[in-house]
Amino acid sequence: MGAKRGAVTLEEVAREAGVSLATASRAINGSARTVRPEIRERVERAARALNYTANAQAQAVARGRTNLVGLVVQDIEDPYFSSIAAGAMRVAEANGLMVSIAGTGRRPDKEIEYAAALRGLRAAAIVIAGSRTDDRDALERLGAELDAFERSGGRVALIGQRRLPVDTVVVANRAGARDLATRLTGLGYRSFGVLAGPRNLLTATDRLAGFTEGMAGAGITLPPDMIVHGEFNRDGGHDAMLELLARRRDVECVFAVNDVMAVGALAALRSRGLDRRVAVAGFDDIATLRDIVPALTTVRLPLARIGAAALEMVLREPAEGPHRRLVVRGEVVLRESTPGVRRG
Amino acid sequence: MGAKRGAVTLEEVAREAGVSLATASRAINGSARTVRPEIRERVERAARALNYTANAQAQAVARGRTNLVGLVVQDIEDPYFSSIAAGAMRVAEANGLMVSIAGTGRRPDKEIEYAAALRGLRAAAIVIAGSRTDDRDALERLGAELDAFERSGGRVALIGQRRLPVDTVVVANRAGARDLATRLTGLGYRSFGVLAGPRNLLTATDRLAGFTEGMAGAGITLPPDMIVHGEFNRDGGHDAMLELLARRRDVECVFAVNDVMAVGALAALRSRGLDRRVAVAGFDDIATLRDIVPALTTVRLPLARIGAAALEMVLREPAEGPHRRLVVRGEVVLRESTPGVRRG
DNA sequence: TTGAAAGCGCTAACAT
DNA sequence: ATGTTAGCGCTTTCAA
Repeated sequence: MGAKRGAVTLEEVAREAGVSLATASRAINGSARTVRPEIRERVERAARALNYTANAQAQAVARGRTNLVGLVVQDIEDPYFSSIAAGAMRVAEANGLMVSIAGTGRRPDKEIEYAAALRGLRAAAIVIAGSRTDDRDALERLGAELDAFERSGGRVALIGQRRLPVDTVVVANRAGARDLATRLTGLGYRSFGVLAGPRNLLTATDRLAGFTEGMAGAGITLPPDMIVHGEFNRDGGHDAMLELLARRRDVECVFAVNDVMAVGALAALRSRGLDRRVAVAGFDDIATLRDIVPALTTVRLPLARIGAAALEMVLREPAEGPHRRLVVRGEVVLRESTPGVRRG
Repeated sequence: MGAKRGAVTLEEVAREAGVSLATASRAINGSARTVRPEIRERVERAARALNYTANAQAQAVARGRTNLVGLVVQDIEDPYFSSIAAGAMRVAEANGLMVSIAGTGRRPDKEIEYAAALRGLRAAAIVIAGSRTDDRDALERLGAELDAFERSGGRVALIGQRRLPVDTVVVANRAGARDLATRLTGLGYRSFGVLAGPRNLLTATDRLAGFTEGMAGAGITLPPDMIVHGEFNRDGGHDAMLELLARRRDVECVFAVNDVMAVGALAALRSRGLDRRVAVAGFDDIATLRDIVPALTTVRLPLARIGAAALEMVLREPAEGPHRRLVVRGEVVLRESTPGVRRG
C-alpha cells in the first residue's frame, strides 16, 4: 500500500470513492449536511482505506487561516515558563489548535524574529511571555512587528509586557512584592536585602520597586548597597547572595525576585553556614520547589492560569477599541524560610 | 499603510518593484545568483516597504516540504520533559525550524492523535518523548500512524520507546538503575524499598528491573512488599513512601524511580520525622532540584542533550536499512541523601 | 445535492 | 537574467 511517494491526496480519495474532488472535500472537511449520507459514508470509507489526512498547509492556503498559534517564551526549561506554556497548551488543545513554541533565550531580537516567523506561518494568534525588556529600540521594533501581525489578521497577547498596545495579561508584580514586604515587616524584620535580577528586566525591576514601597509603608528604607543585581536564574541568586554578604553582614531577610534565585541564595547561605540566620523569600511559587527545606516564603502566581488566560483572551473575538488587560494578582505565602524575628 | 485586509503577498511586492512574480520569488526566497543585484535590491526594498513576509504555508504547499517539526511530550510542565524540549528546540533553531509542541498528559491516544495532526501539517519530522506504555493496542496504532507519517515523507525519532521500529534514542534506564543499586549496596545499605511508579510505564519498570538486578549483584533480594507502585510524580512518590512505611519500618534506603518522586518521598519522610534515618535516591538529576537539602543521590541524565540528539538524528539523512539507535547512559551521582550506613 | 472550475500564495519548470 | 505558466492540495463560488 501507499507505493506512491508522498502523502495521499484528497484527489485520490475522491477517485477511489468515485466522486468529485469538491464532494470529497465537503464530505470530509467541509460544513455539514450539504452531502448525502450515503456518499459521505463512501468517501469516508475511501479516506480510511487510503489512510488519508488532509494537508493542513494546503487547507490553510485555501481557507486563508490556520489552526496554529505561536507561543514565545524566554526559556522553556525555566519552570516559570513551562507552567505558562502548559496552561496555554491546555487551552489550545481544547480549541483544536496546534501550538508552535519558540524560546528566545532572553534575547529581545529573537522575539521579533519569531514573531515574524509566526506571521509567515499565518498563525491565528501569538502569545509572548516574558518580553520584559525596557530597551526602547527593541520594544519599538517588536511593536511594529506585532502591529504587522495584527494587520495581517492575527491576534496578539502579551504576558507581563504592559508597555505595548496589545491585549495583555498583566502580572501584578509590584503589588505582590509590596504585599510581601508588608508581611515580612509584620514578622519583625527590619534589615532587608534584595537580590534584584537584571536592571533592564521589567519583571525584576517591578518586584524590586514594589518591595521597596512595601518597606516604605513600614517606615523602612532600603539602603542602595543592600540591592544586588544579577542574573534572573539560580546562579544569579547564588552569586548575588555572596556579593551581598560580602558587602553587609547585618541583613536579616533577603528578597530574591524569583524562587529560582531564592534557591541559589539559600545554597549560598548554606555554604557560609548562615542559612539559619538569614531569612529568604522568593516570588512565583514554582511547583517543583514547594518541598524544599526550609519551605520557601513566596508570592504565589497562578502560572498555568496565566498562560491559559492569555490564549483564551486572544481567542475571543477582539474587543474593538482599547486593548484588553487582565490583571493577575499574586498571593503571599509565608513559610519556614521567613520564621520571623525572635525577640528577647 | 496596509489598508487592505490580510497580508501582503508576493505579487504586490513584484508589482511594486516592477518585476515579475517569478523574479520577485527568486530575489527573496529563491536560490542565489540567478537574479541581478540591482533588481534584487529593488525587490528587497519593495518587500521591506510593504513589510512583506512570505506565506510559509503557501511555500510549503508549493515546495512540498515544511520547516516544521513536531515534538510530543507527556507534560511540558514536568522538568524532565521541559529539558528535553529545550534541547530539541535549540537544535531546531540552529536549523531554522519551527517547533510545534504537544502535551499528551500521559494518554497514549493523544500521542496518536498528535502524530496524525503532524502528518496533516506535513511536518518534516516528529520526535516523541515519553511514549513508554506497554499497552499492545496503543503501541500498534502508534506504530501504524508513524509508519504512515514516514511513508508520506516525514521522519520520526522516539525517545525511550525501544519497541517501535523507528530511529530511537534509548535511555539506559536499566543500566543506570543497576549502577545505582551497586553503588548503594557498596555504601553498606542492605534493606531497600522501591517507589516504582506506574506498572505500565516502561521507563518506570525498566528502572525497577535494573535496580533489582544491581541488588542481586550484591546478593540482595528485593522483597515484593518493598515495592510500592504509584504515580510518576511528586504526589506519587509521597504517597508511595507513606504506604511503604505503613508496610515496613525497617527500610534503610529508598529508590524512587525519578527525582520528582524522590522529593515527594523526602517530604513524606520529613512529615514522619524519618528523613535523617532513611536514605533516598532518585533518577534524572533534574536541574531545578540540585539544591535541595539533603542533596539528592541520583542518576544524572543529560536530558537536554537527549532531546537535541533525537532531533539531530532525525534531521540527518535517513540511514536506509535498520533504524538507528543511540544509547544514552546515565551517571550515578552520590550525594548527601544517601550518606551510607554508619557502622558501630 | 453534486461537479466544474477558479482561486489561495507560492515555486519551479520551461521559454525567451 | 527574466518572464510565462503550470502546478502544489485544498476550498469555494457558480452552474447544472
